[in-house]
Amino acid sequence: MARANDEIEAILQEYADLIAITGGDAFRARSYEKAARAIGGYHADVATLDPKGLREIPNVGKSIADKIVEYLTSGQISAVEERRQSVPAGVRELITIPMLGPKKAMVLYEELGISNVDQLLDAVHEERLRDLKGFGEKTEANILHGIALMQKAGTRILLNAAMDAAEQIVAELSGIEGCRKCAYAGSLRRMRETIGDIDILVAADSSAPFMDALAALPHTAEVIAHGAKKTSVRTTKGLQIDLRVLPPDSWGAGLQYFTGAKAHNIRTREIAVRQGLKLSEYGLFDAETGERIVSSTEEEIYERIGLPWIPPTLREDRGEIAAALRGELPVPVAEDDIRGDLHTHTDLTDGLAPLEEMVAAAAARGYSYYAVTDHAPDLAMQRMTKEKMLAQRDRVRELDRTHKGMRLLHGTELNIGPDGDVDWPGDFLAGFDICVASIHSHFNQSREALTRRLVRACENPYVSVIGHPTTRRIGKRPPIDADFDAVFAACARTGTALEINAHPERLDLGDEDILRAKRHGVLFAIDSDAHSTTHLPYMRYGVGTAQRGWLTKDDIVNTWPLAKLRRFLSPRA
DNA sequence: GCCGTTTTCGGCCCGACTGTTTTCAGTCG
Repeated sequence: MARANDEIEAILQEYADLIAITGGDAFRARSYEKAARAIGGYHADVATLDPKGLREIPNVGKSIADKIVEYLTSGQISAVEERRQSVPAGVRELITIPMLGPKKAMVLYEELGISNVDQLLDAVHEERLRDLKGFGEKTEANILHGIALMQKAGTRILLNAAMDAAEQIVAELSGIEGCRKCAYAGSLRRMRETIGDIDILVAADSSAPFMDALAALPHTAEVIAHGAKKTSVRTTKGLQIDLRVLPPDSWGAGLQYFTGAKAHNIRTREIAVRQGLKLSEYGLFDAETGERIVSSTEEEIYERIGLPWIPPTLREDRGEIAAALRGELPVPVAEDDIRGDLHTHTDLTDGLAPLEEMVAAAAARGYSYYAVTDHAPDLAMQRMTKEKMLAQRDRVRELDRTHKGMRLLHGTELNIGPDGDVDWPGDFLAGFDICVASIHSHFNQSREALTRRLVRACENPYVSVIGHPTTRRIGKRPPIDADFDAVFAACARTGTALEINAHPERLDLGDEDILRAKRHGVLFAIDSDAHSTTHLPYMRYGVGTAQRGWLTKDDIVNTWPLAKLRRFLSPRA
């Protein structure tokens, strides 16, 4: 079940946007933003809290606690409803365009009556923006670029949002009588970084109860198709969900067919055809007699056409079939292989939870080590100092060994400056157990400068991991334009690991870059970059991305035992 | 609207970049 926290976070964020757009007190808007973020990352479900409990959430006072109670009891907040009257929904959509904030959006609405992205596009093409105060030709070009970026992500949604929705539906349908099996398939099962629609499969003798249940789910806004074998709906958030109900003995064939990718399926069917067989979502058949040979499990189907079972995350027609035929299919890293998280934050910088809570949540995940890596001072907004860092280190040392079986590492996330320098000199860096170094600004340097910058960071003997290497944010910011082959070569040469940042909005490195980097012989670290206890489980998306990059546990330093990891982390001569 | 080893008012992360201006507003991280 999705937590009420997510809905409340969304509506408070909307309220903050509405305040900003209508020119309200900026600090008040920020208060709602901060509260929204704190609630989204809060460990407890707000629906279970009384008003007193609500006010224990950071940045939630009386006024916001009252609004949360109002929402939980009535499903809406009157103050938000009132503000919605004065700002069309499309104006709020405008501020999701990079480079367009609340002030410019309101000017566009008040001066030109623009209240959605299409109207904005028209106005840009008619060059009507450049006459507005504070706008110009460059602004028009930037807006076009921002819209293109948004539309490239299109209607696809982030992996975690799709996963939450799918798991909720699978749980609902699994509880219906007659359900023999239920699972999600499609690009979600392959852990693609964005998801266009969700494919749900059910094995049952009778389909009607499942079709009806899907159409009746609270988040279903529209039923696109409603049949005996397939039902498609669109949720209130615009996400399409396709449900297929299969005869139980076709389960394996259906799962294989609907997991794809398309190109992978075409190849498997070609192999079947060459053996006088026919493969469909109902089974593997003799092409001549039509007799069904196997159909109940994926393993049987792959085996019968001469292949080992291929993990879903590899089914992209990127050479997995040839590798399988040669017996060289990798055993992809699994979430169970991960022994610890090497990049996490606390409320000492921009995290939401105190050190103690983050550590306890990490221990509950069964990690055998856990690194705390708050931001260093060059990210000025975090106001870090040596003194604060050393005080945190003392606290980390005290907490070490208090959770059975888990050791703590004290680290930092350094900022890679425009020239490739990092926050502190070597003598201070030497005191950390681990240094992650990442780019956080100056994304538009030349390709040469960006490449040199990353290579210099790799060459710093104290830097063990390059964090979110391309700095992309899916649907929001493109990757930086560096010569990544040169960077990967530098990582391999210097023994610096590349991060696979597991945050669903980053997934950075992405699968294709991982494949390239691996050819250079690079090592990797899969990290949650958690800013809240609720982000620690994002690890699964990093693992999925690593699998898509064909990585095995040996490639990933945080699957290693602590002693081996420590040797890797120690400064290079 | 929230918060407090500076506590019931008066601050609120702070600096840089961009594109627009001709000294600055808006946006971002």
